[in-house]
Amino acid sequence: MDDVDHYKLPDLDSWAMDEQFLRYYDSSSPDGGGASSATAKNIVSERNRRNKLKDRLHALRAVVPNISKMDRASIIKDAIDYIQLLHEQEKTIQAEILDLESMKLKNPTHDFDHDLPILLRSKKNRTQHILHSTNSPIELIELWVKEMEEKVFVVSLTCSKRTDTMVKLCELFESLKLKVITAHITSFSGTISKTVFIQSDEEEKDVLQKKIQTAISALNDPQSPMSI
Amino acid sequence: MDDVDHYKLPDLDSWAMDEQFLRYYDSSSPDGGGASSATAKNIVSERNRRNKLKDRLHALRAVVPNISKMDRASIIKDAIDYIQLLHEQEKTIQAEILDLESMKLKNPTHDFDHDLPILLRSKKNRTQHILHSTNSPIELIELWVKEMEEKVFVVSLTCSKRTDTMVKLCELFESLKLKVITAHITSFSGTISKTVFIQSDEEEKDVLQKKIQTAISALNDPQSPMSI
DNA sequence: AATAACACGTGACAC
DNA sequence: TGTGTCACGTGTTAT
Repeated sequence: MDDVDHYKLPDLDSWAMDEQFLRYYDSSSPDGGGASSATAKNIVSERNRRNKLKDRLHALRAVVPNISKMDRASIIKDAIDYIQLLHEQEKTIQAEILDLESMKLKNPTHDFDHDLPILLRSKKNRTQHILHSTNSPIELIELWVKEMEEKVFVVSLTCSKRTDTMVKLCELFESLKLKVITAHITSFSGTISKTVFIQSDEEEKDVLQKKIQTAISALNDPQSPMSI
Repeated sequence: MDDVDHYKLPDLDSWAMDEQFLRYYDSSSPDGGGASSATAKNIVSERNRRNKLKDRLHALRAVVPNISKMDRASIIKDAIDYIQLLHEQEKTIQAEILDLESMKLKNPTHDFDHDLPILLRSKKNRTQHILHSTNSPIELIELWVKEMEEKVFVVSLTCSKRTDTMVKLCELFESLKLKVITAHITSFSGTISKTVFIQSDEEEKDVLQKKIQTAISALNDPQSPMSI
């Protein structure tokens, strides 16, 4: 829990001593220097984490207009206000669109919307829609991921073709927040092969592959509600 | 790690305790014991600052939907992505409004007194419209169908990219019961282009095109009953 | 065991 | 002279 508001008695006698002890004398590792590298790893890792967060904050400031103060808290606050403003804008604008659209419906341009396909409406409730897997398990035959350049990967996978397989694959990539640059899908004799160029921040090849893999298996499993 | 359940409301820190624990032996006392209260102030001040930032961050998370990881950096990243998504949405929505507007102007059968201003209008909308239309209206830019041989067609369409556009396109073809042989999808700067070879019994080129066309517009239309 | 994410106290620098 | 903000290294905790 990070909400350690009251932090009962952290034995203050210990920390003052320990700090003095492990301050200097620790290079006595016989082989490889394990103890020092433990903390050394930590400090460089922490430094990376801080830098990442700093970059993110600065990127956040870039997409929010009218930032007044460069202060961390203010940046976040401005972002919050901006998002809420966009939300309101979206609401009114969409109301207007609906208004116009309904007027358009009165026109005799629509002749036959009654023979439209059946399963178009179904799901898609607003805030979070779930990949409901119902049935048709997708059998993953092959999957590999290659990093072409920084943040750009090519993913190739072939799997068994079931009903809605293509839809599910698309949902998969969408749910993983991978930005698809270009994709090629081929279906032949019961199998589907998909090759896709994606753009993904901060991911690493193996992590990405693992993510896709688990996402597919989770897709078959009627248990995991992967929110998009 | 952190839990969503704890829901702390705005600033105004309610804690000013823990000073009692801060009376320790300051080893770095340049001048007697007077400097300790200076650093003690700093400590509690810094603690407050950290908490403010934490609250802001978690307030940011509250206004961004579909946050995957609770990680600080991820929260900011999701916020950035979301803002950019809203930006794109705004663009395409405005384009759509302009489209509808022009379409409306072409129709002389209507009196056009109450729909002149585009953006700043619509203060008159009822406050409570339940139509939380998540929709992502897909704006069809181009569509053509060519019959390659008997029962084999190639369909090419480009449209505006919104959330879930790829998924919806796949659903579209699936719902029309078109057997996809091979498909290629490319996304660039807010538009999606899809070229697909399909196999379809008993259809004819123009009929097929019309079907796809109406299916897309039906896909945008909030006419479909969501209750089922 | 190793790693990742935090909160903490502290020194430094700016008004 | 503080007051506020930041980065740093460290210990702790959860995965």
